[in-house]
Amino acid sequence: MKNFLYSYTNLYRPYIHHINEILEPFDLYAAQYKVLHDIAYNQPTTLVQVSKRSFIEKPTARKIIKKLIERELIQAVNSKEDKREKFLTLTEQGQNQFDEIHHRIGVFQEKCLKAVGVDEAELNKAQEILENLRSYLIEEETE
Amino acid sequence: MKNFLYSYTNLYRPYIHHINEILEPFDLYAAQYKVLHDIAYNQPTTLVQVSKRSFIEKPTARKIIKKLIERELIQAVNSKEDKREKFLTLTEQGQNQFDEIHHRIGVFQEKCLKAVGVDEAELNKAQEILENLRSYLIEEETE
DNA sequence: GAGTATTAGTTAGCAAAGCTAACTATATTT
DNA sequence: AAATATAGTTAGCTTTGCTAACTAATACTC
Repeated sequence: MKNFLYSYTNLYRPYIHHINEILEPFDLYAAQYKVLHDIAYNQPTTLVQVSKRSFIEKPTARKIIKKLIERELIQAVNSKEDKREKFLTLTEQGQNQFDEIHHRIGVFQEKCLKAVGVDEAELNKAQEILENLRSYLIEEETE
Repeated sequence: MKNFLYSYTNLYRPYIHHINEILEPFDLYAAQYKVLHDIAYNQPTTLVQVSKRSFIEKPTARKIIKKLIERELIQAVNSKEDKREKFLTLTEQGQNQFDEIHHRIGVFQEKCLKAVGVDEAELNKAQEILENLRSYLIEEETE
């Protein structure tokens, strides 16, 4: 009972494997879905904002965003105030696909948590730890 | 307070970012360290075993193992009983480097957990949830 | 014991996801 | 007006991942 972060990383690959199975019929990868999720919950938003929230560099964000635009899941419209910016939003198709995937992942999560038989309060506490760790690591970064 | 797996993935990139900073002076990447860690705790072991535990495919495992051998952090010796197998162990240098990195990551973890101010019992419980989730996802796979 | 199936490791080839460095074009600050 | 900062882009690279298909050795089956 010592290495929390080891247990944390050790879950990652099996988890991603299952997520990719869910995403496969939608022809999406985990990182692409992550960005789609970010835009869905923060629209209208911009490339730089996505990049910061997702903790990926701008060129990486761009590649993924470009692919999502090609797939017509999101769209980019030029800002009027600041001509450098482009606002990203989900297309109707993008919103529908996102809703469907989001639902399936929700079902998957429920199945997992039920199988593992985790107590509601403990789960919330665990989630809180993960969120606090993220906040700490992010503020560390911008110091 | 609902989406546990979202909070889980949302921590991943900031976490990896910090880990890569720790690994940089050792000229290692996160995935390489993960495999080194796996071998350190399971030596002597084989490529296929690493592949299964790490939940990566054999060619991926091979690439990483190859690099670790080139760096002289691990070594491979042919098995006597089963001529197909090669047993992987850490070299002396590999063990030293691993110990040093492992220690630094331990310090980093302590710093994070202290900053976040998490209760010992709650942390253990959270870790248990992560471990149980992994077990569940893995047995799901081999059904 | 011959023939078949499985397993360990390898190779080739591909794509996604990440990075840094350096650029353009706007905004902002001094 | 000039200097600085910011949004987005481009080029080019590496790592990490995959599948398909192979060889050689072992294990299974009849």
